[in-house]
Amino acid sequence: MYDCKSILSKHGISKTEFRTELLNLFYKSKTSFSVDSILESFVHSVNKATIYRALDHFESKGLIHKVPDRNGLKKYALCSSNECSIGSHNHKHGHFICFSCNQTFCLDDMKMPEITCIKGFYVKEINFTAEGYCKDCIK
Amino acid sequence: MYDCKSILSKHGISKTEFRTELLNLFYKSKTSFSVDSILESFVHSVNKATIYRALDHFESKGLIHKVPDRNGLKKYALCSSNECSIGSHNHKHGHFICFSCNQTFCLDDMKMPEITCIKGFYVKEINFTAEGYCKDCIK
DNA sequence: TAAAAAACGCAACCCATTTGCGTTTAGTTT
DNA sequence: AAACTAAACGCAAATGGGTTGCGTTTTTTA
Repeated sequence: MYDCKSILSKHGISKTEFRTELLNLFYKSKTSFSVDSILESFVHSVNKATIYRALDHFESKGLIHKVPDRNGLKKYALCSSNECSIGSHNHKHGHFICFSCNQTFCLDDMKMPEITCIKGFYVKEINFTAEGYCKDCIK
Repeated sequence: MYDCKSILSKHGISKTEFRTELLNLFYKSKTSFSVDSILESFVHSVNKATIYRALDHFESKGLIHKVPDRNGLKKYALCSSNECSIGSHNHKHGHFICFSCNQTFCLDDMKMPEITCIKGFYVKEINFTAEGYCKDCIK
C-alpha cells in the first residue's frame, strides 16, 4: 500500500489536508486529472488557484507529470516510481487519448523509439501520443 | 508552381483577398504559423478574428492542419497534397519543435510506427513530437 | 509554543481565442 | 450587368483557462 503523507514528506512537500487528499486521488484512480476533474472529485470546495499551485508544486518535485490533452487543458498523471525526482523528469512512455471520454492514459509498457537525429536536428525529447477509443468507450 | 486562387476554389473556399494571401503565405514559406506570426507577415493590418476564422475554415477543408506548440498556442501547417480532404485529415508524420526558436517543423519523411492495438484500445491516429534544437539554432 | 515559512481563499488580472452584430465583399441568379 | 443571397470582415465585448497579489490560516522549524 501507499502512504500519501510519507510520500509527501519524502518529496519535501507540506502535508496539508488538501495536498494529502490530492495525492491520494492520484493514487486511488490511476488516470490523469485536469483541474476541473479534480474539483469534481472533491466533496468539499477547493479554490482553483490552490489546485493549480499544488499541481505545479507536485510536478516540480517529480511526483506527477503533464500529459497531453486534446483540448489543450493542463492535465497531470502520476509518475511511476523511480522514474522522476525533484527537478528532473525522465519519462520514456507514450500516451493514449480517448476521442470519446477524453481521458489520457499513460502507455507505460510502450517503449519510445530511440531517435536522436532527424535531418541534422538535435533531438532532446520525444513525445508519442496515440488517439482513438479506449477499452470502455469502444463498446 | 501553385495557384492559390484555384486551390481555394478546389476546396470550396471563398477567394477573398486576405484568404488568397494567407494561403500564399503558407505555400511561400513552408513552416508553421501562429496567429501572431501571420499578423507579422502581413504588411497591411488584419483583424485577429478574421485570421482565426480563416484558419478554422482552411483546416475544416483539409488545407492545413494543427501542429503542436510548446506554449499551447494554435499553430498550423500546410497539409501535403493528397493527404487530406474536406472534413478528413489523415496525417502520418511527426513534428519537431525547436526549444530555441519555437518553430514547429513537419517531419514528412519520417514514417510512423504502425501501431493499431494497444492493450485493447482502438488506435485511430498517432502523433509523434520531437523537441530539441533545429538546424539554424544548433549553431 | 513562538517565530518563520508555506498554503490557502478571494478577487483581480492576463491573454489567447471566440462570439455577436452591423457593414462590406464575393458568389449566384435573372 | 443589376439585384439578391451568402459568406467574410472589422470591431468591441465576452469567454475561459490559467496566474498573481495580498491578507489570513496552517504547517514547519527552532
